[in-house]
Amino acid sequence: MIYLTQQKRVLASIFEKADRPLTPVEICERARTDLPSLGIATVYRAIKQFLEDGQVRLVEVPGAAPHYESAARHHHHFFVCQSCKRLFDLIGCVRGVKSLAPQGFRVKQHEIVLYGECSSCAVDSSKS
Amino acid sequence: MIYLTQQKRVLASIFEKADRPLTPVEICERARTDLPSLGIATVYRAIKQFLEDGQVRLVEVPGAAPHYESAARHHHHFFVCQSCKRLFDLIGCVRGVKSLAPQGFRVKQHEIVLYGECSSCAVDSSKS
DNA sequence: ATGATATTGAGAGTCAACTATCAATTTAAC
DNA sequence: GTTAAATTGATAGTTGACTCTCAATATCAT
Repeated sequence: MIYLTQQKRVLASIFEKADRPLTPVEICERARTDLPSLGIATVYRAIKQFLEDGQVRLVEVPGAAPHYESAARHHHHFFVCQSCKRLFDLIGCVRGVKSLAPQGFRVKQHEIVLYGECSSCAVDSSKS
Repeated sequence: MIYLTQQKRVLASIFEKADRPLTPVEICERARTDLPSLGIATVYRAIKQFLEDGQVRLVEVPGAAPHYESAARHHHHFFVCQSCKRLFDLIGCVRGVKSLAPQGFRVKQHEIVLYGECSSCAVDSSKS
């Protein structure tokens, strides 16, 4: 039997409200607004359950820690800000990616990641 | 003063000869053909120096351990075999990737990764 | 409300990738 | 060849991301 607890309710709402993929630590920080004593282990446990349910997905990009996002968000790729390390969504996708694979290779998924500075970090660095 | 040692010479030649990005452990194994007592710490130390020199670059792809390759190899992307975990080069690139970034974002690099089965694993899995 | 059981928070433990330490060895300027 | 300084190999330690343990607490069927 799986209990629906206060912490899972709060954590689920963090995922629903998030506008970008978050790390477990970011999720924990946000949830502590409502549940100040929330432990990181509980965040990981909830993420594990949400992943199994299929309501959350793992976002792994090179050069960044693992992030998680609501599975309700549609297929997209990411922008990694090399300055603040946050992830942002890219809108759209490019065609012809799968045709890059050599003969005989079976392509099942693909990932596109852009690296650089997000708009707010780009403004900050042009100031200094 | 930086000494040019036997181990650095051997490690540099591994990178030159490699036909794909390698993990530190793979590099160490290959180098032990010439230097059986080579320690993994020395491999990491050499990689660090080579990275600083700019003669080697880090290849980070989600779902695979960090790999390293000669910087002399030209810009390319990767195929990760989900079965044998090896990395393979993709030939060519797709255009229009940078235009996926939102307004105000500064794109400095990009990465494209395909996931699936390499030709030899695809053959093996169709047999069984 | 009660009680069986799932969950929680805190902290210890794990794991992989790497880094520091240090005595022994190698390098290279002389 | 000597010798000061860099490097090496072995191994212990660190780091980040996560998992386990366990006593205290919350949940929910009754």
